[in-house]
Amino acid sequence: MNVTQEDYLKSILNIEMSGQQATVSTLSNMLHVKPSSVTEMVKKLSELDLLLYKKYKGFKLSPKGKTLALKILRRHRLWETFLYNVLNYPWSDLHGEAEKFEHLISSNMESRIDELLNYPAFDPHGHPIPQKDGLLPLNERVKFYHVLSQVEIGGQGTLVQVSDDSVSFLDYLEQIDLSIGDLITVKDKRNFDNAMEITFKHKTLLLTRQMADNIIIDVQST
Amino acid sequence: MNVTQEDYLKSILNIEMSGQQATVSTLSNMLHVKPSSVTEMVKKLSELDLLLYKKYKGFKLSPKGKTLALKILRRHRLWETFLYNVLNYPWSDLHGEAEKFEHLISSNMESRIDELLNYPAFDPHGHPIPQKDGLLPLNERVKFYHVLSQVEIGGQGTLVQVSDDSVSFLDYLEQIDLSIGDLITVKDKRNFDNAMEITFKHKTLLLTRQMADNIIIDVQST
DNA sequence: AAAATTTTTTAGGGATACCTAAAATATGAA
DNA sequence: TTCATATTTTAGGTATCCCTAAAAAATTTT
Repeated sequence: MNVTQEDYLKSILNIEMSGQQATVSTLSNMLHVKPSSVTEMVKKLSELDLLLYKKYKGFKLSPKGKTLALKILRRHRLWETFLYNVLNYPWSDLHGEAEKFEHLISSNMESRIDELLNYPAFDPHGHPIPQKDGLLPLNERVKFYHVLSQVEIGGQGTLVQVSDDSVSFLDYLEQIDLSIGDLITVKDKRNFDNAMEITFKHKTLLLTRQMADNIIIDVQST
Repeated sequence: MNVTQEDYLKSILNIEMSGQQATVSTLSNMLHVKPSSVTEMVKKLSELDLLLYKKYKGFKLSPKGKTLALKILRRHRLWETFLYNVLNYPWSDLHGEAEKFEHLISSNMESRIDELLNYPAFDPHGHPIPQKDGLLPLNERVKFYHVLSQVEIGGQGTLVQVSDDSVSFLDYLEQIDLSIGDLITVKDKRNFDNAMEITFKHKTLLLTRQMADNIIIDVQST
């Protein structure tokens, strides 16, 4: 296993967790690599028994591959939590630093960090951290979770999750002091550009559709 | 700069700090690499202005190379200190883990760790940690430091430093509970194999010459 | 100065990851 | 079902890095 291969596994897990079927073209777009390069790597990973692959018929993570991908995701999210809680990193820097380190963390180190952080279930963005057995902790309130862009005018809830990979987005949120746990109210929606107006902490804010798509709130949690 | 190149710089710094002149053959032995590979890399590093090099005449770190090598050494020792103080790693695992991470630590992370550890001057093995300006902190008692193998019968002092790269050696010291700060007394020396007998914490121990060469004590510190 | 040693050059290799272009295959619309 | 389109695979090539073995050159020792 090297860094590139681990990145492929992570991306495939990512696609599968969103309920989609991973294809050569989705990976090609996601990793900014030509389709033929993807095919080549998919073959290699299936030879390593990390993917189940039938020519022309598609591929998916094997049990072994899924276990490994979840382990990498676990290390990524544990490391983000460590950077945030212990080293006081800002939100926007977490993802990039974790991308580098997730590949280097040994099982031993993983356990020690887990212990230091007191076995966290969620990372600083509100994403669940896969546990040692590979299971994702489920918040019992998950049934009240809504993507902010889908919430109607007047709806409100507490911020529980933000997507972690756009640096400028996270920078912006941190700058305006919007954090996990804040109460958000949808004040207005505009057909133009699908923008929406929200309030939180007595502040009013206009969010683009893109932003609202990457924010999850827990409704009726007041 | 990649990992291999950084390892070359570190080794050269290592040799120079011990007062020797780095040569192709010393590096070749140290890195378990053929002399021609060393020459190739030395040429590359000198093109990067990290080494001053004249064919057949030898080479040494340039100011720029020395700064970089000290930065890597700083990160290595800071990371060891972090693993020991924060993650409770045993002595013997520190070096190996630090070898991996020293290449990934950014300036930002370096500062944060430095702060977390409260700006340490020495690592868990007692080695000085190069400071941000590249200077090595000097213990004012350094004039009382002696390599244990050179100490005469009856001499005693506190343990201040152990070499950090033999896993089994460190494992052994930890197992018998010999730690930095312990008072050591030389009880006997044997011509045979240059072994020496010491006592500490009411225990008696026979050390090989190799071991005693890698232990530094501060004499008359009682 | 000849011999021994060390360093450098030459020539070529393996691994990895990526690319392009062309061929093969699958899919979906008419 | 056939044809056009889109996707996937094959084939062969590039670049980077670091490696080795053997020959050549320089330096040091005797």
